[in-house]
Amino acid sequence: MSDVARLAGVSIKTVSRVVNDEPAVHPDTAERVMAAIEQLGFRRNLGARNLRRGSTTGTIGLIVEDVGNPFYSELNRAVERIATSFGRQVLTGSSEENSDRERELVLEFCARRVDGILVVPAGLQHGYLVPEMRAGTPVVFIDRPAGDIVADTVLVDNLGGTIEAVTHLARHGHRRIAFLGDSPDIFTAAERLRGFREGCVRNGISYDESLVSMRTPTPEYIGDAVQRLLEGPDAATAVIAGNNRVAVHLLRALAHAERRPAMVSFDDFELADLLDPPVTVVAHDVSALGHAAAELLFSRVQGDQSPPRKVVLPVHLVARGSGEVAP
Amino acid sequence: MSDVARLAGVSIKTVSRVVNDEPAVHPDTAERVMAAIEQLGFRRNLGARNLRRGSTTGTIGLIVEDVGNPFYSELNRAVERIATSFGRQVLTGSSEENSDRERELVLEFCARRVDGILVVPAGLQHGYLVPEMRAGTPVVFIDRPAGDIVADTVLVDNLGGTIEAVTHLARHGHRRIAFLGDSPDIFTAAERLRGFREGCVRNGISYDESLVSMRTPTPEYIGDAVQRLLEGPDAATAVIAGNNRVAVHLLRALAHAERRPAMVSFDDFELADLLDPPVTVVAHDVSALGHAAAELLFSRVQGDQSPPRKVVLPVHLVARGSGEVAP
DNA sequence: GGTCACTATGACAACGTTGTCTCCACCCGG
DNA sequence: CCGGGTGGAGACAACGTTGTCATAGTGACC
Repeated sequence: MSDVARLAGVSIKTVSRVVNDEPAVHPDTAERVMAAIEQLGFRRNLGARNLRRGSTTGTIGLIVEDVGNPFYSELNRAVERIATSFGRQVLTGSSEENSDRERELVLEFCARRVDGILVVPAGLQHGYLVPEMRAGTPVVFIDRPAGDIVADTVLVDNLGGTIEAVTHLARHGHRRIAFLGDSPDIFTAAERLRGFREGCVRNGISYDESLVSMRTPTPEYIGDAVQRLLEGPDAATAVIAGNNRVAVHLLRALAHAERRPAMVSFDDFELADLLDPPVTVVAHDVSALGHAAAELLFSRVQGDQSPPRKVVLPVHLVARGSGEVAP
Repeated sequence: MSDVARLAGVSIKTVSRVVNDEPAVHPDTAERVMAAIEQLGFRRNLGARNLRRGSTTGTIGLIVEDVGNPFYSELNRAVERIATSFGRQVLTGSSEENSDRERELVLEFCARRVDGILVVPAGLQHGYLVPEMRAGTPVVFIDRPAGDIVADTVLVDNLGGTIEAVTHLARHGHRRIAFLGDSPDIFTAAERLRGFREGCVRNGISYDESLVSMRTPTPEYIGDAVQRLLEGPDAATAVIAGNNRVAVHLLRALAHAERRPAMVSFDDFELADLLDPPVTVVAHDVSALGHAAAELLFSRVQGDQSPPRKVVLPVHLVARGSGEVAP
């Protein structure tokens, strides 16, 4: 900036005035300054500006499990859209379902003085966030609640959705329904399992633990589970996939199976409607999730001090075929 | 920081020493300072630190068409992985295939003094980048080259891949092959069309313009194209989808068609192997694309001044079924 | 006991901006 | 001709850090 000032023959303050469109600069002076800026390729340093003005940095942080997972990338997109409408930019990070990494990312974002943080938490302990939140960094939890603090949270109706899935299958005659979930440490996985139990109860199906498998989904694990649960005289006739990752692995494992069970997936995914049979899913609006969370975050950024809110978004079953086959 | 200093009864410089793990601080003093930091929830302001040290900000910018598109989110993930290994964080933005938005994002990233920028360019004019690059912000173009400047670029072999697709279909007896591409303003779309022509020539197929359609893919446009190209006496017996978006819309349009043409998609996509028939694709390693681009960027960040490089990554045809049906 | 090396600490300036205050020149009305 | 208002511009401090240099204290050695 001082280079620009020297070249234009003015003080740096005048350059500052020009780049900030402040009035009270003579048009001729402004033009000289602009020319100097152009010539030198000057670009104002936003970091210094924010420091001096004590203003916000114009950034928010978003932490998900994996930005490459279509579910989270859709979330990312929705968040970005709102952030842009508020003139903010988005720092993203993948926690890889690792609570240490989550913590590291959050604290680094705080050190960068982001205006707020959206997080799909990996861990269950969020005490480390208390000083940051007290210091004025709003945090909104997405898809899973905070572990041991009260904070703004936006969830989907995991319980209701899974109950609906069980009911749907029961209505089509299934009594032996398997549930393949993710690691029970994950809130949504545990909650959906709870919904599965509750669904069994409500439909007069005896809950059979041997039909349940809860692990981080890998092709191997899902393949084994399929073998175990879907073969033999007492095999399950239907299966619920606890999330989109499980569903994809499950579909691959079932591709060459002789008998295909009825299937419902929690989470919709691209091309589910084009498979054979098309996959019945419990769908929820991921964009709406990101949208709601980001809107909530920005209301906090703008000073909303009301008590922490908990928003639960609805889900709905989309019957496409795979869930409507008879036992 | 001065609050911490006051509470611990030391100077701010000593606090600085403690948070930077500098030696020559008495253990007792350090402990007092740490306690004060803990009590006040102090977190060092990275912006101020970077300003003072004149060091890099520890961030890079990534601009793609749409962070929600699985193709770009996989790229995002690969970039993030490299960035993390270099201790950097990633600012992301979606250009929405709009060159003004691209420019806006780039310039804002520059104002934030990112250490480097990775961009899938939307526009064809990048003169605006010259001052920024001269000022020391390295830029690497991904998937598409820069419009009117020379710069580091990482591409995939669009030409070769499409030639291979045509050859594959020709080898299975197809002579009337349709090509459904994206808008010809997009480099990859134009290049793949060029590959299509070249592939026709090499396989002794007369290039028939009426079998080509180049537009931004929407369900309507693809549906119309399917009607036009795949029906009637002179219909195409095979079709090449110019990218993953086109492929998805095409599959949906074909789902209820009576005669299904042979099909090859440029770009692999999730579940392509589970469709009926499984979709033959020209696959390329999106992670490798992000990886190579990020590695190149960081070599520039670390001072590599060699002439701009152009990297072209190989593609390979994955025969799964849809491309092997006879006319 | 004086010099020396070394440890632990602080004062101060500077990074690139911008807010505040001040200053000067000019114009207007009386 | 003077007082007051206004438009245009600069000097200076401050944002929260850290690099540089200075200083005071402590042993150790000859």
